[in-house]
Amino acid sequence: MILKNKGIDMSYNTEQKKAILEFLSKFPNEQFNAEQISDALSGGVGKSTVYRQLTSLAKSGMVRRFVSGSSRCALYQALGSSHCDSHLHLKCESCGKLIHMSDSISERLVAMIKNNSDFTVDEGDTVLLGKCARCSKN
Amino acid sequence: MILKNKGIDMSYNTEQKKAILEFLSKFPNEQFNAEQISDALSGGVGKSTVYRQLTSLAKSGMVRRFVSGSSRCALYQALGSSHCDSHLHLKCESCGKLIHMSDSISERLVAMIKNNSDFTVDEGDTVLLGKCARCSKN
DNA sequence: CTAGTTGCAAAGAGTTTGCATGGCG
DNA sequence: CGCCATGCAAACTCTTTGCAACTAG
Repeated sequence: MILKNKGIDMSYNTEQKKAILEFLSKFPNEQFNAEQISDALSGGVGKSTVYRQLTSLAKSGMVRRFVSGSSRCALYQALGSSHCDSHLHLKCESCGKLIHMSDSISERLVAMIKNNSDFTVDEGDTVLLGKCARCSKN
Repeated sequence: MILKNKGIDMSYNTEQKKAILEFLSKFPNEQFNAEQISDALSGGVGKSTVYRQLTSLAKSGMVRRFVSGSSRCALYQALGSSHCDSHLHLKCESCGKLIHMSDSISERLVAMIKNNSDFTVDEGDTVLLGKCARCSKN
């Protein structure tokens, strides 16, 4: 996959690419590994294609790649068209749900860390782990 | 490796285990993969042993395991004897340095997130990514 | 002694790559 | 049409496991 211009997706719009993106978008709060995606697609999209598309989609920011701690495999989740670089994310370790924090609170947290530790948090990369409200009750 | 009591390390104190821990402790701000550790130890400790010890050391909290984004391999870093469950960590994506936040500021950040998003951050697992003061200047 | 530990080699899981074929623009 | 994408299988990388020999307590 080659991007001829910085940040602009110049790739072909193949059936497989559309199928992968459509599938992930149907479950915006869940994540899947490459095999699950490959199997879920009717007709079945080859695993190598899934891996290649996922890599390029992650690069262009349409999909987020998680390298979960225990499992050895990467998980992918659709990010929609939102500007996820401007806020932090919370991920529930129980149910896997990804929560988008509001821009304003993220900003305050990042500023606080900057002041106290002289460290610039990357809002696009960072994912805070813990338990969501629902899972905390159980 | 079996821990007979919760959190108490009942394992043998073998030469290999001591060597691995000693090596990692010599570089408290750097991380290494299993192969690097195996090679670095004089005489050479078998890779399976390194993996097994690293797993158990991570479980008992003496070492932290990082699953870096790009590389496929896990990285390990000594944590000293500190109580790293009570504060968040910052990791510089440029130089790899791991910074321990103070307990008090961590507490405030966690409380803020709890209030705003009803999400309970796990301080032991979460690592915020970004750039340290030194790397920001470059 | 006896159970945990080691090291080798082989097995495994997940991901990447080479190459001929197929499809988008 | 030309170039990129696809799919298969083979190659790769990192990690785990089986097993016999070894060692800490």
